[in-house]
Amino acid sequence: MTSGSPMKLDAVTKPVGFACDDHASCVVDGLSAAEARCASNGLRFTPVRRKVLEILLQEHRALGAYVILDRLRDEGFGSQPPVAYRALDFLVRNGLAHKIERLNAFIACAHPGENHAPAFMICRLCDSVAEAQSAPAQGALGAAARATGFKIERTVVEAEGVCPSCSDTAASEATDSGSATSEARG
Amino acid sequence: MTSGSPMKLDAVTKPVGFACDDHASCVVDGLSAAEARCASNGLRFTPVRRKVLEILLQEHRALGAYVILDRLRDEGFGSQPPVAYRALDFLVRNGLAHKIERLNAFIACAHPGENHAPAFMICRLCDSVAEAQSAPAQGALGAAARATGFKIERTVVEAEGVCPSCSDTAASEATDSGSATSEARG
DNA sequence: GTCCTCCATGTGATCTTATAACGTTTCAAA
DNA sequence: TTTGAAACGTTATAAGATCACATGGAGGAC
Repeated sequence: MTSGSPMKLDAVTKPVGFACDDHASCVVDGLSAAEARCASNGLRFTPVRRKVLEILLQEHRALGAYVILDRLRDEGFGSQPPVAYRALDFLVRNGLAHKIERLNAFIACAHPGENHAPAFMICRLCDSVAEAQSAPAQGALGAAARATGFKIERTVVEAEGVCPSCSDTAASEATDSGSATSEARG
Repeated sequence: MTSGSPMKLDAVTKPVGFACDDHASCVVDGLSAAEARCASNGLRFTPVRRKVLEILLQEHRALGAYVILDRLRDEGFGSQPPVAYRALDFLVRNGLAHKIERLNAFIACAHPGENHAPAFMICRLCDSVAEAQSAPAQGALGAAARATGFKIERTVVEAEGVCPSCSDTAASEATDSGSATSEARG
């Protein structure tokens, strides 16, 4: 994750997660966006909720509720499951975080404030998760829904595969065929 | 589910699940398709596996592993979790069943034999689930994947909403405004 | 046929994920 | 300052999933 790619996509359509340029700003920006959002919507952005969001923002991957709970305990917050689940529920309800169903884990929203149908790309090698926009109602699923009369309220779109970084690693390892020039991967 | 709709869509693209015309045939056809598939692929379609698929085929909704396990016990099979999970794993690996991630539950595949990227429509009122085809790589998700260099290997596409049957019920209840003419829903 | 191996099954234990229930605290509006 | 809703802390337990190890049966090698 020592990227330096000059590529810069439009903020709205940019898939966020793989290769972020300035990770510190992810956390700071994410927290202030959340703060603003809660203030303008009359929501209480309490210490636990803030801390959980901060924990999520610190990684571009999904964290299980019990991992979050451990970190909360380390920070002096309550250490029982409902503490984490309630905060996560708040964040998810208000569009500040998402649940990755495939992993039973949670990730900070990369586009807070925008009304969106998120889609996720999950790397099965390094566990990183990137968020993109989806438009499931416009594709085959939408057609099927219209054909049957099903009313879509919410969609889960998650792709599992290999992220560009791991893909490069795998490719160079295959080339080197055994000699380990590239960095190790957990 | 007292359908009589004459609508008949192409077998391949037809979303299966809501309003099936002949439910007995779902089970029979599903089992024989599975049998044929296993025979031709050298897979062992053992009694437990067959029974689990039969249990799944009996409903157009997703069943939790422990519900399946209960039914297995009733039929004289082993009653420990691995019994159900192993059979489910076999069915999922071989395309005879799918896991609905959103529900942590399982459903029989409606298009066995076809190589497909399934999409599901989940009714939040009656829990019925219909399977349709998706083409996630052709939409916004595919574009995002190509843009970032992510290699999609598998996709989860699940829509949550209201099925046509429940939609009708809700509409007529709203019209009747309190008087209960339509059938009750558990 | 006998042995042997692989795969499937049975079972107990354990781990992970998630929620119910209930009392206490906080906060802001009346 | 009262009061009511929302948030929090904690205990207990439900629900989902896997580990580890012993047993059993089908099919190939000999």
